Amino acid sequence: MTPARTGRHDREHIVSVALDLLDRYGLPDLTMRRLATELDVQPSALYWHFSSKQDLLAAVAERILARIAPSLLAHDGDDALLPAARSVRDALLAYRDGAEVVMSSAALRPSSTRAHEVLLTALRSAGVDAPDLAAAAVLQFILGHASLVQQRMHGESHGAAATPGDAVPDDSAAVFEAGIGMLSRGAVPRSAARG
Amino acid sequence: MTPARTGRHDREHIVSVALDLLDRYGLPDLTMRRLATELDVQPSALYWHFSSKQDLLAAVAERILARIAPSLLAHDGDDALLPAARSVRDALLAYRDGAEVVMSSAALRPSSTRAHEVLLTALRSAGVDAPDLAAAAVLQFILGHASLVQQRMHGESHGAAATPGDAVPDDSAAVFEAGIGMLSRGAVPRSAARG
DNA sequence: ACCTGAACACCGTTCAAGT
DNA sequence: ACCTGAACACCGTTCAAGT
Repeated sequence: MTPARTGRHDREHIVSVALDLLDRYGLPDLTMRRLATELDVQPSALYWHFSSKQDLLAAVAERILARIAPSLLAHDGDDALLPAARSVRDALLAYRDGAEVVMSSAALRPSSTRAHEVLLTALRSAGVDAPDLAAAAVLQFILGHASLVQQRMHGESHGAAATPGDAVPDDSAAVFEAGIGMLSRGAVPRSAARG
Repeated sequence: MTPARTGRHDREHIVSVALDLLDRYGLPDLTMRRLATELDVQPSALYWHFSSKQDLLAAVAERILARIAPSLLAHDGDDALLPAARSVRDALLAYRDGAEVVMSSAALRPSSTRAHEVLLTALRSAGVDAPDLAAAAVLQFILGHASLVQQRMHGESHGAAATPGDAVPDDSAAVFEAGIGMLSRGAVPRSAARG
């Protein structure tokens, strides 16, 4: 099985190669032409499988979010949010420029649904009021956080260190914990919502 | 004054035209070549004023953030964060794709300093513990929020409405208020930090 | 059904040369 | 100091035509 060298490329396989290219070279270098070259195919061949680059990137985004731990329902109670939030963040950070890819196709919805759901479930089990609004807010924080973390990596790689020798201390993990902590504690409990 | 048709273009003027182009056509259509055409100049001329497109976009980002109300110190006390956060959000949303531009050059720091400062001041005056971490977290939420709001606009403009007739209800303002509310309430007061 | 070949209308950037 | 002209090495996308 797995025909090694035939010209067979379905969407799944193309997305895998795209994800590998993304992780190795970054989003700016994930071009349809490079992807085609990697697949030993003409660029135009990709347009039989995907209607556009946007379409391809949406599929890549979906795959990135597939890493989210499917069920964190084990955790029940007040601190259910933190592991769910970490799971989403880790998925975004697992591949280079992952957050940017997800964000750029997040408007088209279905991709980000997975992330929203796990956060929603956690917030519901914590018994917060208006969990839909809260989940959306938490997701926006995580996306903003992960995007900035990965953008900072760009600056460091080909970046001129402004003050050589003293790199900016990486407090990103602390900022993440602080943010999720604030959001978690600040969520209004259902009992306090109307009473 | 203001020599109308001479070839004089300083950085300030170029940034103004770039910002106008951004707002009218969006980030993907803000190209060095279009900008040069708008300035009645060859594309290569831009590289005398800016070392790269990244450099140009950093200057555009700085201008976008210059809209932030310079001093919101009037508000003192517990609810100082909300007006500061709104001011940052409004600056990001004032121009098309503003959040994405700021985010893409946020790693290079100085641009985002302005936003960080106004949030930091608000959090300090509210007497929260570890205001630096908290300000960073709030800024990341606002950037994620604004980016998604503007990304959603792309989808709507040239987007096929999945279920025609029932557009997604715009609850973005409610999500923003919910997020800032959670972050604000969840911030640990200085008195409670160690005692 | 799946891909090639060739074209169209673009990009960012560099660099010698002009004034 | 500030800009032109020309080139280099690329892009995403379309579409007739092949198999």
